[in-house]
Amino acid sequence: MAKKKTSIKDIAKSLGISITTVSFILNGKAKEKRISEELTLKVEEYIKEVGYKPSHLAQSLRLGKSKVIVFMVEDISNQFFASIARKIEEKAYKNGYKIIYCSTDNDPEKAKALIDTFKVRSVDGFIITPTPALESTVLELLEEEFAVLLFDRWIPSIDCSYVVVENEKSAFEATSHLIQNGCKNIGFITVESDQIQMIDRLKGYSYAMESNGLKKNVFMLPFHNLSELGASSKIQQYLQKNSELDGIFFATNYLAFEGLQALNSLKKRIPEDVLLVSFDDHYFFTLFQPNISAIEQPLESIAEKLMEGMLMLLEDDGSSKPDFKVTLPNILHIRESSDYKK
Amino acid sequence: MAKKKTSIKDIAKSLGISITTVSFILNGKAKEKRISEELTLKVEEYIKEVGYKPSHLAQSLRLGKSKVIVFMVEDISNQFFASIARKIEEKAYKNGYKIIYCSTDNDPEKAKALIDTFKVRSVDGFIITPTPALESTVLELLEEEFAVLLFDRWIPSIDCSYVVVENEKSAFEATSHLIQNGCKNIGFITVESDQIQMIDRLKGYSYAMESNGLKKNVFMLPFHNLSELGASSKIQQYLQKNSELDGIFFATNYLAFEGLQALNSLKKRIPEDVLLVSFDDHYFFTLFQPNISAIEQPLESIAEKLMEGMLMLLEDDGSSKPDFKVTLPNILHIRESSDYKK
DNA sequence: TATTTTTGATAAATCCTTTTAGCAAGATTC
DNA sequence: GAATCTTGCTAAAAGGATTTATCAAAAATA
Repeated sequence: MAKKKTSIKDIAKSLGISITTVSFILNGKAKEKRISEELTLKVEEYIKEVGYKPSHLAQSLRLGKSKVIVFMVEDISNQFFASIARKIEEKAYKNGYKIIYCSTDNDPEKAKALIDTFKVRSVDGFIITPTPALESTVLELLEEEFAVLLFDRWIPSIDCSYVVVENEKSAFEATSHLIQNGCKNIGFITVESDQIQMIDRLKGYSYAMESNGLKKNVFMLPFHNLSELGASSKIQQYLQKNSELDGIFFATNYLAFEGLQALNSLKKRIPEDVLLVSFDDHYFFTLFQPNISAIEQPLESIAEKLMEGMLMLLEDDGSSKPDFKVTLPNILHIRESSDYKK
Repeated sequence: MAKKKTSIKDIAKSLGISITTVSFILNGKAKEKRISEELTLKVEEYIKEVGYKPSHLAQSLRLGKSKVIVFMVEDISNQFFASIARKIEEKAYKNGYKIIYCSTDNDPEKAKALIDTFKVRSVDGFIITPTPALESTVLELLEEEFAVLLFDRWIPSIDCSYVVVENEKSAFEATSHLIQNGCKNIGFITVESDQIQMIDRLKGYSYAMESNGLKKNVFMLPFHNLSELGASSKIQQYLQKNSELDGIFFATNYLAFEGLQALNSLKKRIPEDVLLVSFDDHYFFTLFQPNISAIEQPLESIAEKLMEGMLMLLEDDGSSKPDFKVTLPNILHIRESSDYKK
């Protein structure tokens, strides 16, 4: 019953003036459009009185801009993505944008279907962690002049804005850290994935090992359903077969968690028996005894750059060729006591 | 340049027929509206050919339904809320709904401002973890006939649908578990908050203690900025002052994490020196050595009920008085070896 | 043959804005 | 006094759909 919203038409009728006038006043164009100050004040007062707010839907339809950004990630419940979600939210709202989220599970079909749905919704922009085989879909978006910003990983084959971190460099540093602390046999535990950030982490590890004349030892777990698969026991088997390992570099924090379980079962001591370092820092690494060294991705900077880039792309008038490519440095947290050497 | 989308008008013009006819066919009303099968097929084929999809914006404007649900929680980066977000997402999308999220930080002003913004956006429904002092705002929403579903906590003073868990009962059970295992001095560590779920947890603890003739010992931390505040050291001080404690019940998992740090600093052994249990289960509790007992909220059921309720409210035609009030049981995971007694 | 029914479609209103083009009255200019 | 400018405001189109009311032609009935 209170459901009927007042529209601009109601305002106009009540005051006995035209819709146009009300609209001009609402949009701050009273001066420019030569509406008398007297009338302007009267209308503004009335609007405040009845608490009128223009329908965003109608505005979007008319203006062709919905002020909605899609945040499409692999899994919104993942701590990393959820944290970014939280941080971009504030910045988006501050600029009048809303965020719709969705998770792809890294499934290209799902991602494509989602993107299709959103095109129809006339969203303005997409922040995407691309799944494999998404080149053509992203290209389509760009051709249709949506604002598109990739993050976490990018697509080398297409010219699209992105915000990523220095995966290779940080992996190199982390591996070097292990080497400097006396590790000779360092295992790299990762997942089978052709995601570029995982490839880069492997590259960084490989380069550090090769530069120091050490033999690489890479263990790859299948990408999907890690926990159901018993990743922990798989890692345990790997560690048993490779008992000479004195250092382990985990490519992601969830792998490290599984690895910690395995190490615990094997009664391996950290750092005495084996030195660890993990990509993706996590609160738990400082809670765990002993603390675990890790590479922290700069969440705040990532979020900041994401919104900065997105706003730039959104405000682009088509005259310039928008380009926003950012690679951010990570922070390596060394958590062994500083004088620890093997 | 590819930006111009085809509209229903374009379709009609291209085929030399009226918009109405196209619309009827699009909405599966061809039969009902006596459009010849021949024409129907022709139109359907053409639509597929040009890949036309109706504008959701225009539909929303016309129909007064946007198919958008707002998911307003305290903090979307919190693992609990992020997990729920992930689970309701699937169910929502399956039913043609999209989800916009936002975080209130439990700040009433922020929550009110957000709700105001969303009203304008003509969203259809709200899933809300209410902040304090939100009664009147929620009431307004109900009066304006939005679908509103509270969760995690509810507002006793107003008649609004909700999905919550059995906080008091589970807290009672967890405390009883500690008592049964020989604890005599059980501390309850919680935050200063008048959120009903926190009050209920305290009630459950209190009731268990009183029923067993034990003396209560409650420690309340300020609600805001727990980590900056050095919650861990505050808890440590509390534990030192109350060295007789042989059991601790943490009201939330983040309190437990801080508590674990404190216990570690004090070199307290678990479960030998002190037995623990925490509300809100977490992956870490099984990773941590020893495993920590905890009360698991049934995420899957919560999400399921949330969407079930939301869809019910959304499809409500106003004839019946919609009412969806669900209280779900939790699962207490005992993780001490089963024969452990103090 | 005249009338009624059925068939197959459509015109136009509506949802709520924004914005272009224009109009009447008063003020200036020559 | 006639022509031009300003001022203050508005009509109407557009944006893309849905839906009610209507209509002409063909078919059925009387």
